[in-house]
Amino acid sequence: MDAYDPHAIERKWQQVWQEAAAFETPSHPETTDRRKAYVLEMLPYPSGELHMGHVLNYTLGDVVSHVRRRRGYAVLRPMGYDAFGLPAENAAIREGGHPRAVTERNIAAIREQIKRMGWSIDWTREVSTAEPEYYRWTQWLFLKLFDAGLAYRKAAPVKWCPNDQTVLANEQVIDGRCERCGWEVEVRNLEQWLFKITDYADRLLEDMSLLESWPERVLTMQRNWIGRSEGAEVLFRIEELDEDVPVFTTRPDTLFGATFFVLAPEHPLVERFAGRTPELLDYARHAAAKKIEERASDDKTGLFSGYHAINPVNGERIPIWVADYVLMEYGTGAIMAVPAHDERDFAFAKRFDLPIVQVVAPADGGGDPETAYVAHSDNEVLVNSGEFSGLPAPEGKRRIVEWLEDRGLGRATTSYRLRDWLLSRQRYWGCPIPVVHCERCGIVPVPEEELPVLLPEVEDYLPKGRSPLAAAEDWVRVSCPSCGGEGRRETDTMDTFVDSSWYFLRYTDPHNDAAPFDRALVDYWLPVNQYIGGIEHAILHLMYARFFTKALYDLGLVGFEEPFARLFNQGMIYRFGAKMSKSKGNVVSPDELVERFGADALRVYILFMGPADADKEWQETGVEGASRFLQRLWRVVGNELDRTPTGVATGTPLARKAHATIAKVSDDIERRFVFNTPIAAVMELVNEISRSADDDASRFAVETAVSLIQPYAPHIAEELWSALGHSRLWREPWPEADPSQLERELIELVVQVNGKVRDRVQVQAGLGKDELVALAKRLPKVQAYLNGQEPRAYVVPDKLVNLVV
RNA sequence: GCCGAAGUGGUGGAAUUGGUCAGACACGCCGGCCUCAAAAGCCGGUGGCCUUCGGGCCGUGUGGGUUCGAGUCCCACCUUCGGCACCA
Repeated sequence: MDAYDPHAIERKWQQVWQEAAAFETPSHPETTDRRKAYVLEMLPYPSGELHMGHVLNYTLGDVVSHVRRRRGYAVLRPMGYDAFGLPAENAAIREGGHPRAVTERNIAAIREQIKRMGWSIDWTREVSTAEPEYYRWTQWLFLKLFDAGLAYRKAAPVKWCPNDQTVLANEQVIDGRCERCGWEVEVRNLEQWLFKITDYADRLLEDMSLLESWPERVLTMQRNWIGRSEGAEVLFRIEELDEDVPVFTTRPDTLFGATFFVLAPEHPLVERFAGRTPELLDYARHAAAKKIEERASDDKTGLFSGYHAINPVNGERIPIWVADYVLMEYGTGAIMAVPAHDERDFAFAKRFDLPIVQVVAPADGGGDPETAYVAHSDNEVLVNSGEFSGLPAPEGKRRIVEWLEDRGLGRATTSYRLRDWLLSRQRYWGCPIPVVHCERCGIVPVPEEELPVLLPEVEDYLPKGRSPLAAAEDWVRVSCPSCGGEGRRETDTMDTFVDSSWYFLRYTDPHNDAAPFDRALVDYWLPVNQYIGGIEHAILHLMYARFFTKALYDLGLVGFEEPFARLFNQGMIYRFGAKMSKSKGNVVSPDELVERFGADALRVYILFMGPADADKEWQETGVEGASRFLQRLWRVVGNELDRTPTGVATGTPLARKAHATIAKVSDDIERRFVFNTPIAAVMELVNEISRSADDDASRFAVETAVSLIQPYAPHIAEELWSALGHSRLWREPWPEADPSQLERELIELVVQVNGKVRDRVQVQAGLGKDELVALAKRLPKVQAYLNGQEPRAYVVPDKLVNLVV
C-alpha cells in the first residue's frame, strides 16, 4: 500500500460524497417507518473564518450524524449562515467594504473550510439569513406577530450603545456593557419595536419540563433571567395628592414593618412632589443619569419628599423618600421599605436615621432588630403585627394578602425580571422591518404580496445614531398601503437574533417560495433531536428561539411548543490559559492544521482532547499525535492486506477485544454522549492488533477498527474500507457487538483481605458466592493474612472477594 | 452576597451503578533498535518515597465522616471558572 496521503484521499472522498449525494435527505423520507434524527449545530456568523470552536462544534455533530445514519435513521443535517447583523457589519466597516460584499466573501471562505473538513452536510438546504429568499419570510413572520399583538412599538427608556450607535436588547447588555463591543451602555428614551416575550414568561419556565435533555446550568440561567417572583401588590395612599401608589413585595408578611416608602428617581410622581420640595427634581435628574455601576454601589443616596404615605395595614403615616436604590424597571418603581428585614432598606434606614421595627422572629425566639435579619419565612412567626402576630410567617403572608384583597388594598401578584425583547436596531445590515408609517393610518404593515421589503442600497451605511436606511429617501417615501396617501417606511432593521429565531424551521423546507415552511414538514422534523452550540447563547438565542416557537405554535403555524429536545454545549478551547482570540494572538488556524496533517487528524484530535462539554487547553502536539494514530491504523490495514483472511470473527482474544470495542464505542456515543473515550478505545484495539499478528480474527478486528473510526475520520476510513474490498462505509450499518463475545469464560478474581488486594486468580466465570469465597480462602497468600480466623466475606460476582477479619 | 460547575502524574485526560493494587488512551520526557547522521518508525520505561529488587508504604484540593471497601456518597473549608446581583 502507498503511504498515507491525507490530502489526496480527502479530496477524493469529498468528491465521491458529493457525486453520490451521500448526505442529502429528502424532506419527506420515503420510508415512513424510518426513524428521523434532526441533528443541528448553531449556524456560524460569517464575520470571519471558522475557528477551533466551530471545528469542535461541527465535528461533534458530524459524529452524531454519521452514527445515526448508519443506525438507519433519516438524518437531517443542514448548514447555513447567520449573515445579517452587527458582527458582519462591523467586520465590513473595519475592512472598508460593503457589508454584503464582505459577508459574501466570508461565506465563500467558510463554505470552503466546511467542505475541507468533510462534514456530512446536506448542501441542498444551505441558507443565508441575509438573502431576500430568506428574509422575506422573516418579515412575513414579523407581521404575523405584529397582527397578533406580539410585536409593538413604544417609547421607553432603552439601552443605547454609543459605539455601535444602536439600541440593544436587555439580553445584550452584560455588566452594563455592550455584548458586542464592550462599551458602556447608556439609557435613552426612544420609540422602539419590541416583541412581547413577557407574555410567555410562565410558559418559558413551565415548558422546561417538555425538554428531553438540556444542561441544568442553561435552564438555571434562563430561570434567573426570567426572574419570576411571587408576592403581592399593595396600595399605599398619599392623601396630600389623592393618589394610591402600588408597590410590589415578595414579603407581604412584613407589611407591619414598613417604616418608610421609597420611589425610584424616574417615578412619575416625583414631579408632583416638586412643589413642596423643589430640590427633588435636581436630585432625581442626577440620580437617573448615573451610570449603572455607580447606582449599584453601596452608598445609597436619597432625599425626603416632604410627603407621607399611609401603611394600609396599620394606618401609620410613613415618610416618602426618593432614592436611587429603587429601580423604575422592576416591580412598580416604588417600594415599601422594611428595614428590619431587608438589607438594602436597613442600610438606608441606618444612613438616614429612620425607624426600624422587627415584625418577624424565629419561632424559637431571637432575631436582632439592630441587624437586617433577613427573614426566610419557613420557621418563623410574625411579631408586632397586630391581629396577625403569632402566626407562622407563610400563613401570615396568606392572611395579610387576603385581608388586603377584602378591602381592595392589594392582591396577590407575580413579578418578572424579564423585559420585552427590544428588536429594532438603528443599523444598516439587517432585515428591514416591513411597515409603513402613515400620518392618517398609523403603523401599516406592508402587504404580504409586496414582501420582501428589500434592503436598499445606500452610499453611507456607517452607524450615525439613526438608521442609515433613513438616507435612502426614494426608498423611504412610499404610498400608504392602506389609504394610498403619503407614507414613510420604517427605517430600523431587526436584531440578528430575529433571523436566527426560526432558521431551524426553514431548513426543513428551504426553497419554499409560498410560505416560510410547510407545516407538515416542520411537524415531521421538529423538534430538533440534538442541538449543539456554545454556552454563550444560553439566554439570548435559546430563549428567543423558544419564544418564537411558542408564538408560532399559538398562531397555528407549527405543531410543537419547544424547538430543541436535547441541547448540548461544547466547551471552550483555551490556549496559553485564555480563550483563543485574535486580540490575544493565541489563535490556532484550522486551515494550517488541515494543511499539515489533514482534516481527519484535526477531527480526531479535537474530540480526543477531552470531554466535549468541558473547557480544555489546546496542546500544540495534539494533532500530530492524532495523525500518528491514523498512520498506525493505515499500517495495520496494510499489514492485514498482506495476509490471507481467515473469516474468523469470534472466539479469539482479538475477536473479543473487537466486540468489546464495538460495545464501548456505541455506548459512549449513543447513551453517554461522550466522544473522547471512543477514540481511546479504538486506539487500544489498533495497538492490540499490532501486537497479535497471528490472531485468526485479525481481519475482523481491522475492519471493526476502520468501521468504528469512520464517524471521526471519514476520509481515511472510507479509503481503508475500499482497500479491504468493500464500498460505501458511510452507508454500512453500524456494527453490533456479539453479546456472547463480551462474556469471558475466565475472569480474574481479585481477592482482598481487609480491603487490601492480596492475590488475584483466574477462575471460571459465573461461579456462586460461596464457591468464590471458598476458593479465595484456600489461596496461600490469603491464608497468610487470615491467621486462621474465620472472615466475613463480601463478594462482587465475577470480580472481587473481600475477606474481613 | 446568591446559584451552578469543577479541582486526579510533567501535560490533556480515564475510571459508566461505591468494588480488580487509581492513572486507560495520548502528549512530553528517558533508554534502546534502525541510520554514516538525522528525521520518521519500532521496542521498552515513566505518580511519589523506601527497597535486601521479593516487595513495602504513601497518593485523586484540605480536614472530618459513612462503609468490609470512597476519586466516586455525606459534612465543613480552600481554590478556580461560569451565571445572576440594590429585582423589593
